[in-house]
Amino acid sequence: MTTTRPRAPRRTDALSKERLVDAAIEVLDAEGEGALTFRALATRLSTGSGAMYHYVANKDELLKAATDAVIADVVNGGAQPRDPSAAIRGLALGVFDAIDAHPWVGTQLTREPWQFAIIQLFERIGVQVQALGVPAAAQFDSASALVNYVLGLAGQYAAGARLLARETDRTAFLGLIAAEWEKLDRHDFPFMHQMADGLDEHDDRAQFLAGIDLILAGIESTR
Amino acid sequence: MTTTRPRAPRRTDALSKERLVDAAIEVLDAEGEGALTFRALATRLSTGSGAMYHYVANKDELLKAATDAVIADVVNGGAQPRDPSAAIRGLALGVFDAIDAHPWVGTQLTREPWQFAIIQLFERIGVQVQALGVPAAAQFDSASALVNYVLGLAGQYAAGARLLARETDRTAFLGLIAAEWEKLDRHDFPFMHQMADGLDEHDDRAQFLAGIDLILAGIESTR
DNA sequence: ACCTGAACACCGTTCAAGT
DNA sequence: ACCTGAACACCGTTCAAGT
Repeated sequence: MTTTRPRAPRRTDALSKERLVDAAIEVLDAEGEGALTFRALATRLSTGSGAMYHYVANKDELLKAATDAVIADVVNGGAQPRDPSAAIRGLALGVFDAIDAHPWVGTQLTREPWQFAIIQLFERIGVQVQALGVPAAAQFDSASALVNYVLGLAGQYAAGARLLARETDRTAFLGLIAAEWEKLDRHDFPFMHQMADGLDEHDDRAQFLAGIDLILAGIESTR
Repeated sequence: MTTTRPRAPRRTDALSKERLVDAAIEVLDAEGEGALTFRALATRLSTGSGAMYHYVANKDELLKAATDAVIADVVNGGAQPRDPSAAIRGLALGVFDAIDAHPWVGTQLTREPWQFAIIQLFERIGVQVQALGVPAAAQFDSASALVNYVLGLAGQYAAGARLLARETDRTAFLGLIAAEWEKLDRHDFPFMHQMADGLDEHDDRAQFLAGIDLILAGIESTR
């Protein structure tokens, strides 16, 4: 026997792709990637789960749009320093901080090559590489090295952020990591053992920037 | 009414974690990440879908074990050149080629920070960074820069490989990418427009190596 | 045109029942 | 102890039926 429930009353404010993306970002930030389902979004927006398909083709498109929005803010917002090296550092840190605030962005950036978010970042970094005076033949490789380093570290950082409970602090997390490295066989993993010692005063953001500076130094040295 | 089917006869050869991992790698390589389900694996191994849980806690553990196995081959196999720079290039290319052969590894490496596969790679690169004569205080940052660059580009490359049909060649794919860059607004994306021109003779592997050399040059310059 | 929500075709995971 | 496979609690996506 099927009990017929009365239909929910229809909302008055219209849906739109932008409203969907905003709601998706809120869910992703507040409850993580696992919590973003079309059913959850439908409840939040007081609509049916099928309604979203009028505005996005599927979940992937929704996630891509959300990622584009976050990266567009990074790339367009904030001061653009005159010095190209400073501008590159600023862009890189902008992405790092965005992923710190929205760890799911780190996941998305590695899901599809040459998605719009990455093109936006590549463009801005490329222009600064040109301003640095890098010869034309080396510009693509230089920009690629910077972008891919950013994506790599941002991805790892995001993966860490996803593991952490919202309020667990990073210091405790580093302690756990160091303890694991100590447990590795000393003979097979001498380097990790040595690095475990200093890990308590490790700063992800500073290390991220150190890598950028290393690549910038490499770019300068071959100029 | 429920029709009772006779039970399937029991297999004679025992299951094991290793057999599960081997079968998982075969499915992932041949049919992609979407095809790896416990049901598919059960059929392939002529067992019930619940049997696997005697050997792995869940799907995540299975994927991690598969990734560890592939990276262990890279890190332990192959000649280890005496020259540290050459050894680092060799390790990096090993990861690149492994991801070319097993694109799903690229996905897995970005899913959890400090997973064993990454520790294995970090250790080998770290030892070579020490052999390079990098001062102790800079060793962690230098190895981190190299590893994260590898993960970043490998991740992008893997994402591309996943998009491509098995037999579609990369040249055609690059043509599609170039066409998309041409369509971008010339005023907003001057760099991408310029890069689109040379994209037809682009070599992912060569660009990957160019980035490694850039970071190595940066490391040398600050020594 | 836009929305609703049941229905469909999947998943990962659990667990009672078999051997 | 190990295995089997139905059952459970989910998903993304579709689509007939409503307004």
